[in-house]
Parts: sequence; structure tokens; C-alpha cells
Amino acid sequence: MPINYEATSMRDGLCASLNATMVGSRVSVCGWVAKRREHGEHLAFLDLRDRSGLLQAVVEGSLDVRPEYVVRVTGTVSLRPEGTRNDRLATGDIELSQCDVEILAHAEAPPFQLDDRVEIDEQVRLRYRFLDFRRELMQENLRLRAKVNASLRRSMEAQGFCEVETPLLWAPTPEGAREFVVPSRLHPGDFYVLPQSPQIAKQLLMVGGFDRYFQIARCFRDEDLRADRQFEFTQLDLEASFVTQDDILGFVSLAVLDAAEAATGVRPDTIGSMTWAQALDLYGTDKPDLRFGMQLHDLSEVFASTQVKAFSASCVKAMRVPGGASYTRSRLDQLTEQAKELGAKGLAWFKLTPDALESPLARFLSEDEAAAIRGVDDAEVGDLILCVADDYVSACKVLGTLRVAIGSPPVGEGPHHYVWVTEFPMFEGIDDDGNLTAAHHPFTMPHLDDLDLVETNPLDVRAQAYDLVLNGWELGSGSVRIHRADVQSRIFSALGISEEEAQSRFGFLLSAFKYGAPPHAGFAFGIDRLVAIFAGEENIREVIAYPKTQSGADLMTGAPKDITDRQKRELSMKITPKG
RNA sequence: GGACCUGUGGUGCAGCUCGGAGUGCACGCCGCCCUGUCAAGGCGGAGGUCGCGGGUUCAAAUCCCGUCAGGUCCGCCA
Repeated sequence: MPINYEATSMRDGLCASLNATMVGSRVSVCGWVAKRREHGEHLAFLDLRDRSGLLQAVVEGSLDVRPEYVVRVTGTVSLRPEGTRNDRLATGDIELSQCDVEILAHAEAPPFQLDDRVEIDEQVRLRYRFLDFRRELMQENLRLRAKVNASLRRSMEAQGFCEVETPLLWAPTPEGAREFVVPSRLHPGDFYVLPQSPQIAKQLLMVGGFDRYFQIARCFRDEDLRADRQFEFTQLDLEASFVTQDDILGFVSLAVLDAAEAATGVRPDTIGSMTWAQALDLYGTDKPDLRFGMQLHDLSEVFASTQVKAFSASCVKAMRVPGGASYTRSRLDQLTEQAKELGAKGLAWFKLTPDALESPLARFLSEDEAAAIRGVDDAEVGDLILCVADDYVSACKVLGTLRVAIGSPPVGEGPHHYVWVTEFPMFEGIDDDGNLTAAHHPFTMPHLDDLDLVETNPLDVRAQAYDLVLNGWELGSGSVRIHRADVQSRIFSALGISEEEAQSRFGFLLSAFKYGAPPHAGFAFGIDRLVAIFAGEENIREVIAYPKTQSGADLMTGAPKDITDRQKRELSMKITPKG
């Protein structure tokens, strides 16, 4: 007999651990009453639920329990009589008979039904999250998450990484995301902040000689919430020294593939890669969903000297929508509207019918132009071709968004298609003060070939920065860091960060780098998102025990809440009345 | 900061266009009956500020305005 780790002083095991090989044993199990079915005063059935599932107990006589009572049932494992087996239950071949039922706790009727017969409003689920946890869905999702965490930790340790915890109370470094601030009692008027990520802490670990660090780290960003974004989220954070980008990609790939295997039972193929420029060109986004085709095609040359006004732009991009010729006019109007909201001047569509190209624009096209449209992506009769004419980046992005809107399968469908997106641009654009903004963060190492463009053509500089993308979700990003003072000061200067400003914001990092910083690089990816995709959930709240609503409220605790006057006094805080 | 959707006994819905008594359905809850059920079954019952406030009207769940809560998205997220 294997050791039964589930046995305790009160129970011999879990409900679903009982099976036909144990027939005749007298056992005790504990759990909640899922259902009671009474047949007069001589016979009653009780479905007992624990985290493993349901087990039917047979009671001879009446049974004074209500749903969600906590009970300990002692009975004899028995085969069910012929014809009364239940295929829909894992334990449907057996039951506990001659049961004694001990009530451990009474329970009021729950505010919503736990039997999954109807979908419950998330508002109600969150208010009573502790009851929501009793449902199989939440048990599975949170246990899946635990499995992924355990697997990541195993994988990182096997790769020689050292787990180091970094502070949650950190120094403000205003930059990027808005920070959560924590007032200091001992230093009135001063504040800690909760880290957006352990970025600087882990780079200092590299200076300190921990050449492979990782952490399952909680990160905080006070930005508006979304289906895939909470104030606080969990990342597998890692950093390594004496490595190149390829080393990091290798470490992370191994960890993710290990986690995927642990979570899904299937080890995915190795993770492929494409450059940021390729992703934009073919998919119109930096986080391509590779579960489906519908790649973008460039018709700029064909339309270079077109007479058609709608196509007179520096770039014409086209996309084939298989079977799209059946789209109604209102659907096409909707897509056109969406394209305009995304900043396009318009959206041209062409239905491939047996006779012709069907489109308001068809009669204006030259023969070559019509042929080019017909030939997009080996289009066939019954397909639809969508075109956007604009500057290159806009055309790609608009069509890329429509591609996802039209073609993207639900999260739970299709294979898990991982891809590395590399060679992100170093700078994103220009801020209000006329300075360049960093696409990743200011410690990102430029591509060495592009170093001299920093001063001349900064927007063409590629960074040694990379993202991991899964089915159109950005899982995480990382970069090779700058460890050379000369390069760092050129980047700061390109970003319009003065020497003094750099010192006041990141002084402790810059001074640490004076004492011998090894070349280093790292990565961090969101565990909430990874687990959500493994679980087939559209929404990371489904894999977070106590998530917040879109307005940042915790419906169970009522947070955020006022604090007492005494607390305010201790913190030297004075609140200006609202309005 | 903005757009759109939702809000009706404990739960999930219908009713809202086209105003006419809190009307209906399913589940749950309470009581009684029932010796093999398992979404048990039968009979009976309780349970409502139609999110909230204002307006229009003889009359508002229904129309209008505002507001709150939840959701999806844009902005935002180095």
C-alpha cells in the first residue's frame, strides 16, 4: 500500500481516492454536503464533496443535514447495486454504506448555487470568493497555477538559478508605469513604492556576483485594469551574467516548455522566433497570434502609380479573409468603421465571386491592380480581400487589428503557439518634451551594429530586447542590459535624461556599475497570463485567488478603504475632502 | 479621461421596441409525502425599493436625464 498523504486524524483519504479495490473497508471521509436526496424516513443519499470530487453516502434512516454542512462520514466502501451505477461520477461504481454522519459545522444556504447548473455573475462570485473556491473550476484553476509555479521553480533550480527575494518596499524611481506609494511612519512626508518589477534589484544582484537569479515575484502597477491586467501580478523574473540574448532565450524556453508539459501533459516544440520588423510586416502587431494564417501582403508596388484615390498612399497592405465573400454589407461597414477608429482613412474590400471582383472600387481598378488583389495569398472564389492604404506602420497595424478581430479563435482553442519576437526598436517615439522615449527601459543595450545610429537615426536603432508571445498574448519581455558607462550615458542623453537626473533617479545603480558590472541580461514573464491560457480562460481573474474589479475594488474585503484618524496621524497624512 | 454592454425575489433569465396592477419561467430556500436516488420525484408555501436619484405622464421595470456598481475596449501599462 502506498502512503496515503491525504489521511489525517479525522479522515482516511479524499472522496475520489476511494475505489472498488477498497470494498469492505470501513473508512471516514470529510467534506461538504453537496446534495441530499431523501426517500422517506428509511433511506437517504448524501453527496459528499471535497476537493477531489463527489462521493455518495447511503444513510439508512432520515438525515438532518443541509447543503454545505461540513460533515464527517464514516461508512463501508461498497459496490453499488447493479443498475444504480453513475457513469458521470468518478466514484460512480461505489458508495459508502451503513454510514454514520457527524456534523462538524452547520451552514446557511449559500448565496449562489455551487453546482454549476447556471453561470453565476462574477460580482457575486467575487463577493463570496470563499464559496466560489469550492467549485471544481476554481479548484482546478488554482491547482493548475500551483503546478505551474512548482514546475517553474524546479526548472530554474535545475538550470542553476538561485532564488532571491527582493523588497516590496522600494524607492520611488518615477518612470514608466504609475507606482503604488506607501507612506513612511518614521520619515513623515516620505514614501516607499511597491516595485513595478524587481528590475534594478536584480541587476544589482548581478553586480554582486549572483550570476543566475530568479524569483517568482509580485509586481505592482497603478494603471487601469483589463482582462489581462491587474494592479498586482506575478512574474517569473530572472537575470543572468556572462550571457548573450541567446542564452536567455534558452533558459526561458526551457522553463516555459517544462511548465507547459507539467500543465498540459504535452511538451510543445521548441519555440521559434521572428524579428519585430517581420512580425509587424506579416501580422501587423508585435504579438502575433500564429494559430491562424491570414498574413498581411504588400501591394504597394502594384499601386505605386494608381489612379484610384483610395489607394494613393505610401503603402498598401492586403489580407485575405477565407470565406469572407459571404460577409454582409453591415458586417463590412462595421469593419470599415473599426478601421477608421484605428486611424485608417478607410477600408477597401473585395469579394471574390465566381464572376468578378465585387466591390464599390472594382470598376476603378486597372487590370494589373485587379489581378494583384485577386492573387493575394492564393485567394479563391468565396474569399474576401481587405486592403488598407496608409503609411507603412499604420497600414500594418490597422490590418493586424482587423486580422485578430476576424480570425482569432477563443483562448481555449487551437494549439499553443509560442514565438520569440526579437530586435525591438530601441526608441518608441517622441514625448511631449521632444525627447525620445525608451521602448523597453533605459538600461536596454542597443544592437551593437546600430550603436552609431543613436545620435543620427535613433528611431532605426534596434535594441537587444525580446518578447515571448503565446497565441497573441504578450507573456513577457527582456533585454540585454547596458553594463558600460559610455553606452549608458549616450542612451541617457538620447532620452533627454541629464546627468543630474540620472544620478537622482538611478544613482545607486550607476554607482554600483562603477565597481565592476558583468555583462548581463534577463527576462520576466507573466504567470497569470500563462496559466490563464493553459486553463483556457479569457480572463486572468479566473486564475487569481482574490482579483480586483476593473475599478480596482476588492468586492470581498471592500478595499480600498479609509483608515483610522490615528493611522493618518501616525503617517502625518491629511486628506483633502473629495470634490 | 472616453466609447459600448449589463443591472428585475437568494441565483440565472424573460418582460423593456409599442408605458396600463410586481406578470412569468427555471433553479435554490421552507414545510409535508416518498425504501435506490444521483440535475431524484410529488404536493404546498414563503420570498421584490425592477441598482439609486430626478424628470415626462392620469399611469414608468418599460420613455428621458443624471448617478452608482460590474464587464469589454480606447487612452494608460518604461
